[in-house]
Amino acid sequence: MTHELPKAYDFKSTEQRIYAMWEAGGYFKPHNDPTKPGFDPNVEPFVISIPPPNVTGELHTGHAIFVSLEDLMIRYHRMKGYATLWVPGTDHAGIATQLMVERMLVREGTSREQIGREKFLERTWEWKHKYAGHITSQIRRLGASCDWDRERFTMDEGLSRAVREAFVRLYEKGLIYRGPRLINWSPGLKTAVSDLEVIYAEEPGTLYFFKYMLADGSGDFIPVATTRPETILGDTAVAVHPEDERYQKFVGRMVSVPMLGREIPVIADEYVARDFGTGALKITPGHDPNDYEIGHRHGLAMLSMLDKNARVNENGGPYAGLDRFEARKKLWDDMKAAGLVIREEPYTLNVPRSERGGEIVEPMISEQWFVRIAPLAEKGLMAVKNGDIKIVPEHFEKVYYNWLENIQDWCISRQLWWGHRIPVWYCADCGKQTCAREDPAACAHCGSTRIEQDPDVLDTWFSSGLWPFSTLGWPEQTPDLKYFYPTSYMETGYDILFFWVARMIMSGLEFTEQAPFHTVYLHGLVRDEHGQKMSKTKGNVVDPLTVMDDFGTDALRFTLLVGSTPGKDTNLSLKKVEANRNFANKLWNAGRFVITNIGQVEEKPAQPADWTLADSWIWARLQQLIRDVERLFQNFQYGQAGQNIYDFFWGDFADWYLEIAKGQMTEGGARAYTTAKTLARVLDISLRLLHPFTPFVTEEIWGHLRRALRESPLADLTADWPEVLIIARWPEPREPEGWEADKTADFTLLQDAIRAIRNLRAEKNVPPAKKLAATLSGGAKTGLLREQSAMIAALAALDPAGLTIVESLADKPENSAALVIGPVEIFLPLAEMVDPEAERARLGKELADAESQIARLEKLLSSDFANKAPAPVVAKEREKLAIYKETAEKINAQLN
RNA sequence: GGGCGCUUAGCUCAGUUGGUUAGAGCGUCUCGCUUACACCGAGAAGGUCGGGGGUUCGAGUCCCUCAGCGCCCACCA
Repeated sequence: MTHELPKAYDFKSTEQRIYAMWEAGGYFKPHNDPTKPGFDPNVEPFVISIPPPNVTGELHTGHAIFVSLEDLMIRYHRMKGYATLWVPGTDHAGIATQLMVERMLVREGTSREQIGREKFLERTWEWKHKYAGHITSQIRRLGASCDWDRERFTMDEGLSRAVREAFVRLYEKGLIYRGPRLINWSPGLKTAVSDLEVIYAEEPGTLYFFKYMLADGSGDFIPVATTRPETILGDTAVAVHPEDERYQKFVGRMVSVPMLGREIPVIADEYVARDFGTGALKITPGHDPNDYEIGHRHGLAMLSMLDKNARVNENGGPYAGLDRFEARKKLWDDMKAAGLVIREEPYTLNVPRSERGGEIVEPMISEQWFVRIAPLAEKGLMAVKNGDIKIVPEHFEKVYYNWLENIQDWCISRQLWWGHRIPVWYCADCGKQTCAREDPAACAHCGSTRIEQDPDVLDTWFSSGLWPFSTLGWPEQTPDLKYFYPTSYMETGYDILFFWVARMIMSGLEFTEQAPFHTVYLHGLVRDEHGQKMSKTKGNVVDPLTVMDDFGTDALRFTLLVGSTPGKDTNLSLKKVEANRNFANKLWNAGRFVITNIGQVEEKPAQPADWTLADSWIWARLQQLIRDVERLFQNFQYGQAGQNIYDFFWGDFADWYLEIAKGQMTEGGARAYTTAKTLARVLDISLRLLHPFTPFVTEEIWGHLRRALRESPLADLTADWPEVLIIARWPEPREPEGWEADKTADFTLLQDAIRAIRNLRAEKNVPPAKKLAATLSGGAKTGLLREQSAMIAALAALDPAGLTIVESLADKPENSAALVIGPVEIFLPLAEMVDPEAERARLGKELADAESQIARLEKLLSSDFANKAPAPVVAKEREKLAIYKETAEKINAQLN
């Protein structure tokens, strides 16, 4: 019986069903599992840790691309027989999640402060439980073949223990310290943020010039420029360049802080640029990173003039209580009135803003926890330099080096509530710190029970940095950790190379003494179809869920995977997705065709038919494809591999072989049997190759194919097939065999001939339904033409009965249009349509083309090329020359 | 200021050990409902591969240089 399949591929009814089938079948789990009986430690594992999405996040194109890529890597290795594990999970995303819950509270008319820490955390956990399944179900929809039984969350019990362990170890090694330092303070979020979380943006602003009056009442002054006048309130010096003649006389004298009257020294420091501004620099060590350095060099006071809300504090005298921007205006106005202002100039500033909150970040001195990063960075640097870790594409290695070579200590404390609390307790009696793996009951130093835990939590990236091993059970030496760690690839976006990848490498080396993965694959950003960054304000955001609704998951995945290169941004256009939806449909219909034909095979013949030229050709092409795909996969060129498969399937298999197979099937018997077998085998392998790209449609067709074969005389073809494609064996490449080149060359010649006939027909407007008679003169290829005459006739719409094939012609047929393809001459009797003059002109043009090619090749072959180029390259050119010569000769004969 | 990337057909992009007539999808034009598919088929038009120089028998591909665009890092008040 034949299977009745719908005319168009219906992804809607397929995807969910297939995914459920995979998951229920346990195919996402490693086939060799250290937690199960029968485990074989010698089977090689392949492991990816998912970049954990924010637990309450919403699917965006960034997720879509990483899931597509990682699922491709995972499916490929699974089919290759590795014990393949993709560990899923989510990140608690400290600031992002806390902000969302705070917003919810505001809507409820309350606030984080009002309900208190304990209640707030309760509410946040509730929120987490409510939304956590949301993002993971969206990830599933993309086809992600993760082992969901191993799903982890950065704040679950095990991972929290890992965080605690990591902190304590660093603390005990003296690699963690606490102290007042100049950090980036986000007044909106009321927390410190790391350097990486600050974004600089060019914005129009003002450069303010004013007078720093000498304190001696002489009326003399130093002109100074600043972009942030309010920080005058925190000035503790004025600096000039030591060799600046204008100001040397002031060095060592005192000047008076405007409106406050505080006296501060004039110092000399080479940091000051003589040619910028006035050449004199006000020094605010409490609110500027460079001034902080200078302050340290000169032993200046570190004065803070802002509080946590970025309001002026008691050090601001009359300005205390004002917001920083109000203070700026008021102070400047007052200075103007006092005659201290020189002028204002428009000036483009680089404004530091909080990546999350968006408000202007203030450098402030604050007590924070830091990781002494230098020793960790050194190891991280080495791991890539010595090749333990390879970064793809390679040029990101330089970026990585540059960052690690200039890295600053990492501020890991955040003044948030949602996160891993810092495991340090302060003693009210002896004042010392207790850092412990388990919550202590008493001070480790004096035994006092009057201890209190540090209120801060850790930077989210601290826990993410442990992800590849914490998710496998570390610090416990679990079977998973022993077998699956280190992981294999780390696939993620280049935008988090520093945030995440570098920190995972450093943490992995520090805590497990191994690189956490051997390969880092970085993908680019997904942009809109014109290469613009997607943003809500621009309104060009593409929602992957909508795209999947409209075109199917496979179409989205294929689009993201094909036509992109490692590390390069990808433009996502719906046109492309649509085209790939069409490709899925092409697969579907080719599959239908094959399945229908399998159904027409009545019995297994005693003697199978020999392969036709087309059979040989498609098989040779397929083998070449397998080789190419393997090579491209090894080089991480997934996009090119996908393109090659697409071209093969559509261009070779569907457009040519399927059309030829129609004819072969009608011959019935052994011919039909062999043809159906070839159709099935090529389809099978194509689906296997394509499965990592478009898992749903391939699985669905493959299932139908397998069933159809099993119910047919071709059942033995499926003898070693598993029940589902997802675990079918990956096609292994083999060396090309001798016959492949010859068969391919013959077939290509026929393709050229058929195309030439079609072309001429189109030019002359011959209706497709009109079957033309033709005379073919084949020379050395006469045998080939005779053998393939039925195929040629079918594909070129010739009349098989009117087809004459000869080795050579004494006279050119009358009233015919002539085509010459190397040794083959084709005459089409288009009497009424042929204008002899136009025909001569057309042939003349073709002759000229051939002759110019001959001239080009003869020149080439008589140059140094013939001596210096490799023999096969030269041979190829000689062959071309021979064909052109033959063509030219034939055309000449016809023109005379 | 330092570093990196990009510039190929009207649009969006492939093109990785340099091989000699540069590819795809979309768009455009002409035909066609040929028993898998109109989410299709056949055919066509369209590019001096940003400019200049160099290496080489040979350069879209390697080197230098210029221009434009983009990104990252640093942050001269």
